[in-house]
Amino acid sequence: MTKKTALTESMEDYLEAIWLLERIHDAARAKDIAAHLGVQRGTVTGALKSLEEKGLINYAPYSHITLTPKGAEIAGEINKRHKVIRNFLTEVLRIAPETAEATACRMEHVVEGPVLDRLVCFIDFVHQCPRAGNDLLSSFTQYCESGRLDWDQCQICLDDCRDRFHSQNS
Amino acid sequence: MTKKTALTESMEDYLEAIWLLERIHDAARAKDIAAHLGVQRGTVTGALKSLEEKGLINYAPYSHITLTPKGAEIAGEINKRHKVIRNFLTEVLRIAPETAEATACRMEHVVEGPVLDRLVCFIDFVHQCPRAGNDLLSSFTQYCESGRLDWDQCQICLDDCRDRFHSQNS
DNA sequence: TTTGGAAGTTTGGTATACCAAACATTTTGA
DNA sequence: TCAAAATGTTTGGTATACCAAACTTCCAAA
Repeated sequence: MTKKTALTESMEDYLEAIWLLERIHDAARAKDIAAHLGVQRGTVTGALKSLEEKGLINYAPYSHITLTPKGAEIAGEINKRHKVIRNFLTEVLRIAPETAEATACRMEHVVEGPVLDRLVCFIDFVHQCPRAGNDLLSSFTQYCESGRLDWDQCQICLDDCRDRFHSQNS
Repeated sequence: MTKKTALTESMEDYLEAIWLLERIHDAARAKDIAAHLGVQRGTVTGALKSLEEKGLINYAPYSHITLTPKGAEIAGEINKRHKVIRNFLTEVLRIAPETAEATACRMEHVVEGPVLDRLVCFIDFVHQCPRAGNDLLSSFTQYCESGRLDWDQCQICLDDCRDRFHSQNS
């Protein structure tokens, strides 16, 4: 089996950046990686050497930078984590896109395995369950703003929800 | 205003450990901090000096270790983040306690501000909204296990939910 | 074709965060 | 009370991750 030496958060960031840049051009460029991560060009060179030694990127000085299959697999997973977390933050918690994006960049290094799976499941469930859905999330948004539930509104909300379900299944 | 030099994750861990240990004994001990964080005793000494310089702990070589008011405030906030995240993971996502605890230890450094507030709000909402509640979360657990919604079950679930609400408010 | 600027690399330096092992102090029990 | 054990500190070393600035290579326009 392949070595399971966990990557540092920093190395995950480099991998993800290369993955994203590869999707725009054919190969990533050190300058763009530096710009994307907000570090100096020299710092990138060091990181690339390290990733190359780990067999995650194809790299030699002055060469094009591409991901190896192994690197692409890991980068894809990181990107998946990023997307799932961002979706949860925007779609469920209804956080502003920029805040969600910034938080996802940090959470993606920390949320994985069974917790990530549950998050995926939760997002799906909220979208599919007739007791949940967008109108429940709208109620949540209202609750956040007012700090309390409007009991009369709950009455309407519950009836709406049931009626919609019954008419869908008649 | 007080300096807002963000603490590193490592320093946050030390502060939190001292906070927890202070609650058990009157003061934290280097040995216990080391054990709690899984580092060598010598490493702790260095960290304590750093926290002392930042005015977050009362510390001199061989002295007792206590938090300053400023340190206690920050440590309390870190602990709050930890608890909120753990509660979300166990109560909403219904993750196993050990997994939730481990994940919370990592997420607490990353989830703060508006995102944390929303999480608090979401947990409250799920517990209070009559369309949500524990039985919705039980449905979620079932959904996770089976991978799909049982439409007949949804019928019952919706009716139960409405009936319970109406009888509560009659 | 050659040359100047862009891109990439190297070098020397900083800061954090850790360890192992030697050393110092404090505490405790005989 | 006074050593041994426990606890705390120091020292020297490693690894990561960054920067600034000098330097090298590459490429595209004159």
